Amino acid sequence: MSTKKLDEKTILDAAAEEFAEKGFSGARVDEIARRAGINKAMLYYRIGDKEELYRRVILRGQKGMHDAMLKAIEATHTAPETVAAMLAVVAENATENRLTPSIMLREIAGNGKTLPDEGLQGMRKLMDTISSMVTMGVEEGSFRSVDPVTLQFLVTGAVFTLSLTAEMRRRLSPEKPGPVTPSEIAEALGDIICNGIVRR
Amino acid sequence: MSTKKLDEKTILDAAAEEFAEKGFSGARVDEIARRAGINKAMLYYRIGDKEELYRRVILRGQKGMHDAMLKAIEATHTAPETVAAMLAVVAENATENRLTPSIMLREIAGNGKTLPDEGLQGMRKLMDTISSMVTMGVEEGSFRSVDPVTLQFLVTGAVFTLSLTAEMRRRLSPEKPGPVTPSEIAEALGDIICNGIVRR
DNA sequence: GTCTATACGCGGATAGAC
DNA sequence: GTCTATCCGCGTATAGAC
Repeated sequence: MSTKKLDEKTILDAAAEEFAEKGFSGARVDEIARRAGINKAMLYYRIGDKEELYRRVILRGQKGMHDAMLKAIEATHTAPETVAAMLAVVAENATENRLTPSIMLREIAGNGKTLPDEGLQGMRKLMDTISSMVTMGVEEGSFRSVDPVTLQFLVTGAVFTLSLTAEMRRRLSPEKPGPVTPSEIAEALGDIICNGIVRR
Repeated sequence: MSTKKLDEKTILDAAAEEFAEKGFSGARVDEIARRAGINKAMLYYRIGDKEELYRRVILRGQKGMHDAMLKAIEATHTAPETVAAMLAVVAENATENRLTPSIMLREIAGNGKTLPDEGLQGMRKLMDTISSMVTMGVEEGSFRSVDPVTLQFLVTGAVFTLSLTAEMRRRLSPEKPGPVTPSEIAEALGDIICNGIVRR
């Protein structure tokens, strides 16, 4: 077994950090090389240009999140359980690897203009998985007949923004930062999404 | 009355579009000048450099959204009415002027690193207004005692992502795009946020 | 006040030595 | 395979004519 794999992971990790922090056009190839501890020429030799770097990083991140979601969902039986599991795994994933939510928010902000085709597919796959869960819940009778698309954006929009702002919120208002850890985020959201805010 | 105001508005409108589409580092000053129908030197003469352009655009956008929110809230009496009004006005505003939600999502993605101080203040003000509405609802007894921060991200995360993806969704799946117009978005979200998804 | 022409640095990409 | 040195275009910013 060669060391190639390990090096590639190091490079992609460095690139992921830089892209997550600065976005595609803001990210600097020099800086990615520096973070990875190699020189720029080597980076081009191993992976390719900036676009290819971005593409690889996105695909890896999306696959990671999707796989984690599928695995978590497999272990559940009822739709509410599935919702909880999905919230938990997405929050977990978004917290430990900022890249995928960061990319998705940026691409949403920019109308998907800079997203490579495969990245768009990946986004659809994530969203379809969420949609299908809603549909299942409606069919099994545990959910009201809500619009899957609305719910899917409610879930991703909230989880992503809460996860990504956790540090910022802790810094800006230490007294009442709101949910910070993945489990706090998942629990707080799960409650509101399932039961709503209106007292009954 | 001079024509200065009109020209400045034209420039800021052009800049807002460009920043919304490409983000700060992706935006091109040349392109902003082209869109505004003036040459670059004139743009620097009238407004200033790229950062100043960005700052002005952000402040104007945040003020517009905040003013609209306050105005809509004034006309309401109960907390649920206020939630509905706020969803409506934010969705309306986010649809006709992509910049503010776009900026906020990008800054969330990048941990607020490129946001000028006044822009951060503006974000807090928007969020505080939402928070106070929740607190009011809890105190008046119409809402369950939910966490204001969670709700505030649930609202903004969902409204922003739904508004910004409206066109994308219509393009990608014309059969079931989900809520597209501001009123569709506000209504769909209002229902889920108030009542939850669990059948009872 | 308005515009053309240009300076200048930054950053992506690669040639070529080893 | 690895690294240094360098190219070159692009984009911000401004000098200077009118």
